[in-house]
Amino acid sequence: MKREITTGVRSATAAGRRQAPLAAVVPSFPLPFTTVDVVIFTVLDNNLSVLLVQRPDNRDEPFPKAWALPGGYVDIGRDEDLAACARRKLFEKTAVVSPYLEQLGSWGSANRDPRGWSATHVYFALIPSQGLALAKGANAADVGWSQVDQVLKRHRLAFDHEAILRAAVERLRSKVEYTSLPAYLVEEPFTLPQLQRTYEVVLGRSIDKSGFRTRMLAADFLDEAGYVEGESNRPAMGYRVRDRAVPVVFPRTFSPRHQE
Amino acid sequence: MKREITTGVRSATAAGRRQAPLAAVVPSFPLPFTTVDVVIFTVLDNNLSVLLVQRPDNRDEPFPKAWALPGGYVDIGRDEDLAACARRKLFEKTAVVSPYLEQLGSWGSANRDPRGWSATHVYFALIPSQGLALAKGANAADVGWSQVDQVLKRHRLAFDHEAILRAAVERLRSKVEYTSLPAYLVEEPFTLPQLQRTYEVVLGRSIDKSGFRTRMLAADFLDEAGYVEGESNRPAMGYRVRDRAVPVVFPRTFSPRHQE
DNA sequence: GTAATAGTGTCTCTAAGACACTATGCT
DNA sequence: AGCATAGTGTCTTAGAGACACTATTAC
Repeated sequence: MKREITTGVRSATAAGRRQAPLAAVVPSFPLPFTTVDVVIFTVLDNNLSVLLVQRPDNRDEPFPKAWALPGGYVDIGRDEDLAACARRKLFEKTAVVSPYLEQLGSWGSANRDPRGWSATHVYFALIPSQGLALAKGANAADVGWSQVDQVLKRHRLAFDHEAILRAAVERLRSKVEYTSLPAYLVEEPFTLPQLQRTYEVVLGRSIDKSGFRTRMLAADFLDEAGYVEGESNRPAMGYRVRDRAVPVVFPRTFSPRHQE
Repeated sequence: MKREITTGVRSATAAGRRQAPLAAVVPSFPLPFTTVDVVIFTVLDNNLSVLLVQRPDNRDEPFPKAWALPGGYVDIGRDEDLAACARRKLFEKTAVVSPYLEQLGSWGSANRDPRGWSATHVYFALIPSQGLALAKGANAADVGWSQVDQVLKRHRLAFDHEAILRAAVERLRSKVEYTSLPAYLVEEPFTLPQLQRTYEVVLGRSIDKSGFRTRMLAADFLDEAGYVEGESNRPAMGYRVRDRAVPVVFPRTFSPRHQE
């Protein structure tokens, strides 16, 4: 988490395409801090879980020992853009390379960080839990998965990270109602019952089996990948998503009867 | 657009609630620039339109004379948070106080601004066109409404504002399929035919009258406000939205048959 | 009366919800 | 055989789409 001091001048490469390039500008007014935070979700033991890191036990740092979302300052020397910065922070914690990554929004205000006016750009990532080994970086003890429900009930997260986590969960749940996002939370090949359990874990309620299967198969985004044994007595068909780049959008939400 | 030089120290007020307040920090590494841009939509003469400002004709400024979205640097002395900054910029251009304002996302990279690494937080606003007088500030000639379709076809906007505008239009169109957002684009009281025309203008296609009326009235978010005459031969019932704070979400999109 | 727009009624279709049913493999 | 889980079929319902119909005003 410690940020190295970079001494380079602002780079203005490849800019100003239709005019003479302008020199990088040294600002004459104070700038906000710019950070990127990542809300990394997975499903662990049938619980929606989020990756948290513990802040250093150092009185000079804000929120010492408190748990926080992984993130940190944008490094204008290393990060080409915001998404690259988010991918870097994700990889540093999980060694996962190409997950589902979506921009959630930004939070910026005078007092969210005691060190001064700061704005954070927040991304959320979905990764399957199997085969996941947290990066054994400097401080593995400071990183861990927590159940989202527990975190929102008990812990007090650093900064405004509780509000950010709530927004991320809300966005995830609402999109899960009409997209195939949970397919990014299970290892391939997965069976339809496994996928359905993932939906149910994220949504926190059960879904009718018949309707679920009809919807998934009618959307025509899954390829059969042979029977998978061992999950239960009867083997089930395994599936892979045809195009992992784009999640599928269904024409309706689940359970429109209960929602306004 | 000229930014005054502010000399104040970073404020750390009301921060560090559960610990001794930390002093504001002077950064030891270069920071990106932080800006806020606003995509302001209205419907003008049955065309979805966006407010653009012309950049100064000054060789020292990037993209001189090019059209751009209204926006600028966050002023950490004046702007309490990002949304307040967006509201300020909206008011400076349109004198509109409390429109529909939603965060669209953020764009940040090393080369989107030739002056250096910058990140912009983008909001989009919906305002009714009637009774709208552009703020007669310093430079009224530099501000104006443009049809979105024309802008995306002909103009070359400054910075990455064309990509931002495309994202804003995409977000608006997709939300209009299943929300009451167009109600923010017409002056109250409005008739259902007026509202339907607004939907059709934003979506760029016609909608069946019967289904439209059924959906709007079944959602139970409109209050009758007496008959409105003069719009056509036959007077039509005028409506006001019951709660302007929250748009209505419909259970399905329009025309699910044609979309994937 | 006609023209123009406001507003309604009817029929069909899609896809979800509920739930009973069959199928397959383990012990 | 009995159990657990995989997978199917059938009936109902909500709400959209298409489109024909009636209603009210100006001229």
